[in-house]
Amino acid sequence: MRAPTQHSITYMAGARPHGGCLTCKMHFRCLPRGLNERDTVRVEGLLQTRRQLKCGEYLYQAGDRCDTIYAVKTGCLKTHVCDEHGYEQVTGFQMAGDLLGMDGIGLRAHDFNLVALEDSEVCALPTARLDELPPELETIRRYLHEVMSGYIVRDHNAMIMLSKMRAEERLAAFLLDLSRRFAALGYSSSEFNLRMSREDIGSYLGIKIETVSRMFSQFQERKLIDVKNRHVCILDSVRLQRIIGRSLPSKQRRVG
Amino acid sequence: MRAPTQHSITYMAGARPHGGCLTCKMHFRCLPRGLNERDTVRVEGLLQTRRQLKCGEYLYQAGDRCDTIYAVKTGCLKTHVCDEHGYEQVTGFQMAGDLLGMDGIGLRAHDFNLVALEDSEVCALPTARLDELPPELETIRRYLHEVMSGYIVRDHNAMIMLSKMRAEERLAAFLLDLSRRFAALGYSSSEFNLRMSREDIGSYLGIKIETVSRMFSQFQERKLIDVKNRHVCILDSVRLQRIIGRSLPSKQRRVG
DNA sequence: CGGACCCTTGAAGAGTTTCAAGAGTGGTGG
DNA sequence: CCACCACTCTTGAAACTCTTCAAGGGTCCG
Repeated sequence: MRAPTQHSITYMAGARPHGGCLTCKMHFRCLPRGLNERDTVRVEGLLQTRRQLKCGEYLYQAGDRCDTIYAVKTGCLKTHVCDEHGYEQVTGFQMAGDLLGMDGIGLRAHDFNLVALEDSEVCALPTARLDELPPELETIRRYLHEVMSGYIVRDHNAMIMLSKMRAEERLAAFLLDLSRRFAALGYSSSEFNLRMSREDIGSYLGIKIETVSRMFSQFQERKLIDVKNRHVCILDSVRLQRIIGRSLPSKQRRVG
Repeated sequence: MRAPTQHSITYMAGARPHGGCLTCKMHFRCLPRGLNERDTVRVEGLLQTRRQLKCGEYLYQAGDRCDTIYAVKTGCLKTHVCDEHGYEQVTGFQMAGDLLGMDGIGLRAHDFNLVALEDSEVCALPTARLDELPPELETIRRYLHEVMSGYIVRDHNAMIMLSKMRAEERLAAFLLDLSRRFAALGYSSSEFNLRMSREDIGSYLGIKIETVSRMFSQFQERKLIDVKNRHVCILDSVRLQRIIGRSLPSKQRRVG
């Protein structure tokens, strides 16, 4: 199920990438909305290069110096972290248009590992160059703030999932999230290939691989999805959606 | 167990706070390390005012406009979020020196709710004023980046806890974290009052209130802690520490 | 003193993990 | 091209952990 690299262009380190942000189908996700053409070209000038990653290759690992922000151009990656006790967990999956590497801006060293789940291509922006931004490109810096706080929001949703949902709900939420993300990239929302293993899914959802497998089978039996290996068809997104929230107590206790 | 407000000064909105950051015992946590006296005063000039919060009072709620960053001066608060399905969860507890309100910088609206667990006092910095910062105070803006990425790291640790630890480990990790934080503030690391209810703890740890209670009792029986209502003594932090990591499989599967 | 609220405890039950075995898949080399 | 191997995934049964339900005790405050 390892998708072949879509582009096989390679660049020398430091070389200006071919056809820049303006021609990239993902620029509407990497760059702030409403950035004019002239400024887009200027941002592009800050970009160091693209980088090709083979499936399984690390873009960076926890502890590496953090001096670059990345944008996924093609492919799919996962982030995973390890705590001081040796517990390890997948914290997210990144696809085209997602920005990466902001976890260590403060620390100057990365907090987590970033590895390609299939052959991928990323654009690199050295953080040092952010300081070169002229005042009129303040938008860019502000945009990075936005993306970072978006991370926080996304992590909070993940925390709720990990804390409150049952296995069934977790997998349903996961599939629907993927579906939405594929749709946002212009792909089919009802049929797609999983780039990650059951083990990765389990780690991300906080359940064991056997449970992931059982839930897939159960969904298939209930005709909610059709799944064969890593190929998934969403057959009934409405009922899938309805699964989420089922374990809520009827008399909901508010924590506030 | 509701601690009385330590200072009962009140300020009119917009008034310059009494004795500013320089005299505040927490400035070493709110402000970047190594900020000189002159610059500290300049930052102080950006501060709008302090704000008093009664126990149970909200500083802001999800959806509120996000235009201010806060620093906790005294007291304790909790953040809690609600997802689209109605699930709700406490995502963290904030004490003196912690910075708050950065969750919504990108969104211009807050993602979560912030409520005082005891009478508290916070300093407010309108985000609009951040743009007034002269270039030589770039440190400040960078510091906010750091704090934000610190949030991400902290959330990831919380995710590992929610995903991989058993109830016993969660409570142990929680108590040790509190202990460390109190120590960092100059208070006793072995004896402190919990500001939050069992319900809050359970929500934060992703376990039910009954389980929290059982674990407290169990720890007490094993002479790891001494607990009476919300007063906690850590009797054996070494063994408490050793609880964490117990449920790791001996042959550790690496996700990478 | 009474009531509200928070906390504790027990017993039964649900959900997930663990352990174990086996099937399917993809890659390699004869 | 097939056999073989490593790896991933699936499935079942038993064990375990946590939750649910229920009841009662404690504490604080009017």
